[in-house]
Amino acid sequence: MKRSKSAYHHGALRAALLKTATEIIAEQGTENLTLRALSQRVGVSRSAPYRHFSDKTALLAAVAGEGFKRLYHKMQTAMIPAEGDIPSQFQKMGVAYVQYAVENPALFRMMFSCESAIENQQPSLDSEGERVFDLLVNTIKKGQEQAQFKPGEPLDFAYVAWSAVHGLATLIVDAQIQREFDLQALALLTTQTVVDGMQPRQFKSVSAMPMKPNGSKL
Amino acid sequence: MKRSKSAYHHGALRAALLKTATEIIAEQGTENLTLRALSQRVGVSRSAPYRHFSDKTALLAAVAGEGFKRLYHKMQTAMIPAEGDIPSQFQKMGVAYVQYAVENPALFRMMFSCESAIENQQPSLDSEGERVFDLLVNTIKKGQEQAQFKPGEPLDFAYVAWSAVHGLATLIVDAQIQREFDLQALALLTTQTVVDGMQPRQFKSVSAMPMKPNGSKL
DNA sequence: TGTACATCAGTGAACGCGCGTTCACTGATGTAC
DNA sequence: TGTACATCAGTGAACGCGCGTTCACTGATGTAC
Repeated sequence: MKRSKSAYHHGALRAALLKTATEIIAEQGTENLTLRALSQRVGVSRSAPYRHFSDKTALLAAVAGEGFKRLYHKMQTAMIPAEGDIPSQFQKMGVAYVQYAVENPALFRMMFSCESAIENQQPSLDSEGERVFDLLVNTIKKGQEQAQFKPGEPLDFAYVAWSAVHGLATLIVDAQIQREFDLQALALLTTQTVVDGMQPRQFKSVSAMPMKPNGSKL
Repeated sequence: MKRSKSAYHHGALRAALLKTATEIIAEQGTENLTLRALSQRVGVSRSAPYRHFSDKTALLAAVAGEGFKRLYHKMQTAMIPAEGDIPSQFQKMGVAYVQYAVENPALFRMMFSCESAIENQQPSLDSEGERVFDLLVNTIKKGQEQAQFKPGEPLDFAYVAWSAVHGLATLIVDAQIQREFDLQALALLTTQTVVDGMQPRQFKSVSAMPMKPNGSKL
């Protein structure tokens, strides 16, 4: 931020590496991200990243951590302003989850494939992911207190709901569901179906949601 | 099968490569499968596989194709003997899907991460995967004809149901859901919730399924 | 305010490895006559 | 039944590449006095 020339000291190399790595992942996929290309794009020598990350895995873990933070923020932002009942807040969060995956497919894939290999050395990554999950659990608890969700272990229902949106996101990201499909409507139907399945009888919405195969993308 | 010594001609090298590749993937993950190690384990020279597969990608595609065939078979086997109504057949298929992933985690992951990169050169892979999906669609159609599922586009509901079981499978395989959890019960709750969400009001089961955190694995 | 020095964040050349793949070859098989 | 020959399925040595990482170094920064 200070000087621009004589940039022997970059000043914010760590942040620049994370940002550029995220870009390359978005453009070319995680499997095509190399430290060499990353360094070059940032305009720094091959070995400079090692001042900030012990190895490539550590860098990827940091990128994934950022990804979880942004996912959490997106979900919370989507939920908070939702006037109305808990179930519709719940649905908004789910749709936001799918949206995030659609907007950041390669990053989303990396965040979850990476973690198993990384979580040991980067326990903070775990907690970033857990914040997202806790959001689900707490919303379910609230819904149960207000009798808008049927009773049962909140943790279990949270896994069910997570499975539904995570599955949809994964299928889209892995090109099993074509992007020409009306993903917005599909995300709504998915979350609606789960919410229906979680509601006590008297609240259940009966009408099937109509969908058109073409239409707005997420 | 004929002679055992003087094995200059292996006789069934293609099949042996597929089988051993599947083993190595299960043991060490797809990212650690090398053609060299594969050849060595089969007891054949480095270049022998190129008599049967144009390159490594083609071999992986063939392995994935076998994986989809076995998945299809497992789901069909689980469904057919199910006495009772369509929804419970539907649920059995879903549980079988999750079970398959739990039993073949690395293969399952590869089958879906691989496909987007491969489907062009291996259109048969696509159709193997489609058979699984068609099984879902057809079961939903049958259920709707018997008024056990509510009306709506079967394709859409199939995506919803697929998302739920695929998500659960993926989360388990990526170690987001610990294997100590009662996966059997979780798979049942997940499929049950989706079925509930798809049923017209009068069929909906109301009681939440009780779960214990320890218990039978899948 | 000026100087000495420890510390920090970069450089750039090189190492070493593992991998997919190619190529000229050779041994076995099956078929025509 | 025996022989000639095309074809097929293997061999093994080597190529070439890209990558993560290391190491001795050097330029800049900030602090003690």
